[in-house]
Amino acid sequence: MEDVAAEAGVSRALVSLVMRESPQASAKARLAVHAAASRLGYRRNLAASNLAARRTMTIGLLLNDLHNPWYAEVADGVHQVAERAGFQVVLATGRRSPSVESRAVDHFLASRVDGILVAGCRMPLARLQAAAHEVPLVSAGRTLAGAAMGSVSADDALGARLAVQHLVELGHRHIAHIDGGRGAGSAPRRAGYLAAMEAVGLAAQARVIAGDFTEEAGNRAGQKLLREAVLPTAVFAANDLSAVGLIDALGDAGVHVPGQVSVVGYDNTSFAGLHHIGLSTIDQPRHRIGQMAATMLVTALQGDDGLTHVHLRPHLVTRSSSGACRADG
Amino acid sequence: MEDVAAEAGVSRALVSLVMRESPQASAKARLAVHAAASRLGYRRNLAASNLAARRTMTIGLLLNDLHNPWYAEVADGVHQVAERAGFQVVLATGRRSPSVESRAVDHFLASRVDGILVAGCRMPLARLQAAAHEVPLVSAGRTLAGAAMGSVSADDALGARLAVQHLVELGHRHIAHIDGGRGAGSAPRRAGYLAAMEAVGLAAQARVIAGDFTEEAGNRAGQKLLREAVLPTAVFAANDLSAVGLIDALGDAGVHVPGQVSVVGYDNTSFAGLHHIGLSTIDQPRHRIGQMAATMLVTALQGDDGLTHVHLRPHLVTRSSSGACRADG
DNA sequence: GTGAAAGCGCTAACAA
DNA sequence: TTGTTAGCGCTTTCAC
Repeated sequence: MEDVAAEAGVSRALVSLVMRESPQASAKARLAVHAAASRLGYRRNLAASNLAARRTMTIGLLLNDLHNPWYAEVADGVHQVAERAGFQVVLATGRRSPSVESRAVDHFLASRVDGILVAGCRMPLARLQAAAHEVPLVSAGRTLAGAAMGSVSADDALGARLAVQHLVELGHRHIAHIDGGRGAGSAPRRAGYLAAMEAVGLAAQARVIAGDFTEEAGNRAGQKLLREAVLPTAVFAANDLSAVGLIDALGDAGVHVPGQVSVVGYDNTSFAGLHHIGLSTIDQPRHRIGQMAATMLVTALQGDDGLTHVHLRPHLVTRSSSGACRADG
Repeated sequence: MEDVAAEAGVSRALVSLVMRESPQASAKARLAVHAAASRLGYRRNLAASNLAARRTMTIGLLLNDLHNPWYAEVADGVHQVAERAGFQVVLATGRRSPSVESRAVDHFLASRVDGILVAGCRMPLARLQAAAHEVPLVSAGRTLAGAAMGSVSADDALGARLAVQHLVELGHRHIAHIDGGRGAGSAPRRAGYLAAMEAVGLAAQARVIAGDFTEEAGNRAGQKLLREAVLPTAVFAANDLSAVGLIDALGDAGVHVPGQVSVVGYDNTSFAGLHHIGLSTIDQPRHRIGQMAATMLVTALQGDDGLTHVHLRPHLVTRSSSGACRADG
C-alpha cells in the first residue's frame, strides 16, 4: 500500500479510502490510485483489512448438498439479495453429513463472517443454536424452532393439500399417498395429505404407503398397489422420484397414466418437466426462499434484529400425469 | 488468546501452538488449552492467523454452475483430496456468467487463497492467465492451453468414439448425430463421431443434425428425421437432454426405441438412469476429474510445480435405449 | 485531502 | 516447553 501511495503520489490514507470505495475520495484520486495499483499488481489483502476493520462484509452460506438443484436455486436468491446489500457470499457444502456441516460452520465462525445462512442443514439444533449466539443465523428450507435464529421455508402441509385438492377436483376419491419415511418434509406432507382427505370427507379412503423418497420405493409401492383388489384412481407421492418409480411400475403392468391412474409428485424436480415424463407436481418457491432468508439476515446485520420464522406458499404445476377420474372410480 | 493463556495457566505461545495443532504441544497442555478456550468461548481468528502466517491453507474452488450436478461430483473429488492434504476448500459460483466468475476469482486472490481450482469456467483465458501468475491454478473439466496452469478433463472425442463403436457392434450402419451447437464439448464430440464413422468405413452414412444441448433441440431433430425418406437405425446425441427430446419425438410418432431406432446420449445425467428412461450414454469420470485436479494443485502447492494437461477416459453405460439393428437397416 | 500513531489478533524466531 | 520480541497489511482516529 505504501508503494501504491508513492507510485500514485498520494498518501497511504487516500489509497485506503479508494480501495474501500469510500465516497470521500475524489474521482481523480480514485483514478490515479487504481492506475498505480494495477501498474504494481497490488491488491488489497482482505485478511489484513478484515482484521483491522473488525467486520468482513461477508455472509457464509452452507448448502447441504450440491447434488440437489434445490439448493442451487436457493443460493441464486441469496446471492441476488446479498450482493445488492454489499455483502460477499462465501459458500460451503455439508455433503449430507452433519459433521462436515459442523466443520463448515466452524470455519465460517473462525473467518468471522458477519452472518450465516444454512440451507437444508441437518446438524444438531443445539450446535446451530450455539453458532447463532456468535453471529446472526438464518435457516432456509428447514424450519428451526431455535431461539436467536430465523428461518424461511415452504409450507409442506399446504403443498400436500394443493395436491389432494387438485385430484379431488378431477373427480378422484380413492387417492393414495406414498410417503417419504423419515426424510425432510415427509411428515408435514403426510399430515397435510391426511388432513386434506379428511377435510373433503375422504378420511375413509385415505391410504398411506411407506416409502423413502427413492425411485425404487415408488416402484415397490406401485407393485404393492397392483396386487390389491382395487387400484386407487390417483396417487400423491411425497416426491417426484417416487412418483416416477410408481409411474414406471404402472406402465410395466399396462396401466395407463393418467387414463387409469393419476399421479402427482412433489418438488418440481428438473426431470418432472421433461416432456417424456410430464409429471404434475408441487413447486416450492426456492428462489423466494433464498431471497427472503437473505433479506432477513441482512436486515438483522443492519441492526433491526427481526429474526422470525416464515412459511412460503408452494403451488401446483399441472402436467400430463394427472387427469379426470376413470369411470369406475 | 491472552485470556485463554491466563485461564489455562500457560503461555500465549503455547496456546498458539495448540490452536495450530502443532505436535510440539504436550497432550496435557492441549487439553488444558482446549478446555480454557471452550470455557471462554474463544476461537482463533483466521484473518489474523492468515495475516501473520502469510498462508491460508485454503484453496478456492470456483464452480461454474450450481444447477448442474456435474460440478457437484467434481467438487466431491476435490474436497476429498484437499482435505486429506490439510487444505480448506472455499467455494464460489460463477452462475454461468464470466463477469461473476471474474469477481469470484478476485475475491479468492484478495483472500490470499493458496491455490485456485476452476471447474468448467467460462471467463476469458487472458483473465485466468493473469490469475495463474499470482497463484497456482488448475482447470477441471475444460482443457486450458494457457501457460502456468494445469487442467484435467475428459476426452470427449474418445467418448463419441465409444458411442459409435457400441452402435456399430450392435449392427448399426446408419448412425446420425445430433450435435450441441456451440456448447462446451460439442466440437470434440462431433469430431469424434465423424472420425469414428470414418474409421469403420461409414463416412458416407455420417449425418450431423444441428442441435444446442436442449430437450427441445432433440425433439426438433427427431421430427426432422421422421420427415425424411429413410430413418437412421441409430442416433448418437451430444448430450442426454437432447437424447430424451429425440426419444420423445420418436415415441409420439409410434417409433419404438430401441426396436426401430437405438439412441445413445452423453453425460450420464441423473435422469438417464431412471428406469422410465433407461438411456444408454457416455459417463465422464467426474469424481476422478475433481480428484486429479486437486491432486495436481496440491502437488504444485507443495513445491513440485508439475502443472500439466491431462485427459481422462470416459466410458459407456449401456441401458435400454440401444439394441440390435432393425432388420431393414 | 494528509500524516502520524495506535492497534486488530495472531505467528514466528529465538533465547531462556 | 516458555516468554519475548517483532512484525503481518490494513483501518481508524485525530489534528492539521
